[in-house]
Amino acid sequence: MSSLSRSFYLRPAAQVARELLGKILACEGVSGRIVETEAYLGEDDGAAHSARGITPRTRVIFGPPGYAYVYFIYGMYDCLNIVCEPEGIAGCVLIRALEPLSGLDQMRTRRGSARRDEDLANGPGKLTRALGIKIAHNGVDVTKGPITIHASEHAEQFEIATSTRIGITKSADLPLRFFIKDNPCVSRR
DNA sequence: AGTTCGATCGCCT
DNA sequence: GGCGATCGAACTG
Repeated sequence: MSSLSRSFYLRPAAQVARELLGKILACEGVSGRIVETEAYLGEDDGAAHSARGITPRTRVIFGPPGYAYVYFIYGMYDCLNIVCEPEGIAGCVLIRALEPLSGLDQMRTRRGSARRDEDLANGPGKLTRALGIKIAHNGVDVTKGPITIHASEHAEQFEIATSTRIGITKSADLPLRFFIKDNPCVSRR
């Protein structure tokens, strides 16, 4: 069970976003299958945090691929992205939803009140909370750890659906959201 | 230094 | 479907 190599991420964000579907995301023994992603581009994408250049917050997005970009949003939630493209070029993939695989007890504890398995990580703020991912993980190398991504042990067949991205106002018409069709852990239809 | 607003979520009606 | 929570980053002046 080896992590995806850095070259996997050294490609356009939209392509990486599609191919991350079905992969396994893990952190400290808690893991889930990626069922929903969004690509954020470097240019011509007003919705991307990197759209207005390098700042203290966005510097990781302009760095080498295969690193985590974690940001704090709405005063409450952390969101996880994986940096793509070569160093110097912005681009990343937001992980939006997971199908819980292991450590469900810990996920449920972290998420609070008892709830259905499908609701433990079916959103970008929920999955970071379920896995214990916080702003302190900003900049970590996901080809190493503690956050890792690897291929599923079994070949899986699934259909990929595409839509516009959720919760943005700029560049809202770009079809850069990808999800596994009919999966119950996707955040929205 | 003050203001605005956001790649969200859960609770309310 | 609507809204409040909660706070830092980025922008304005």
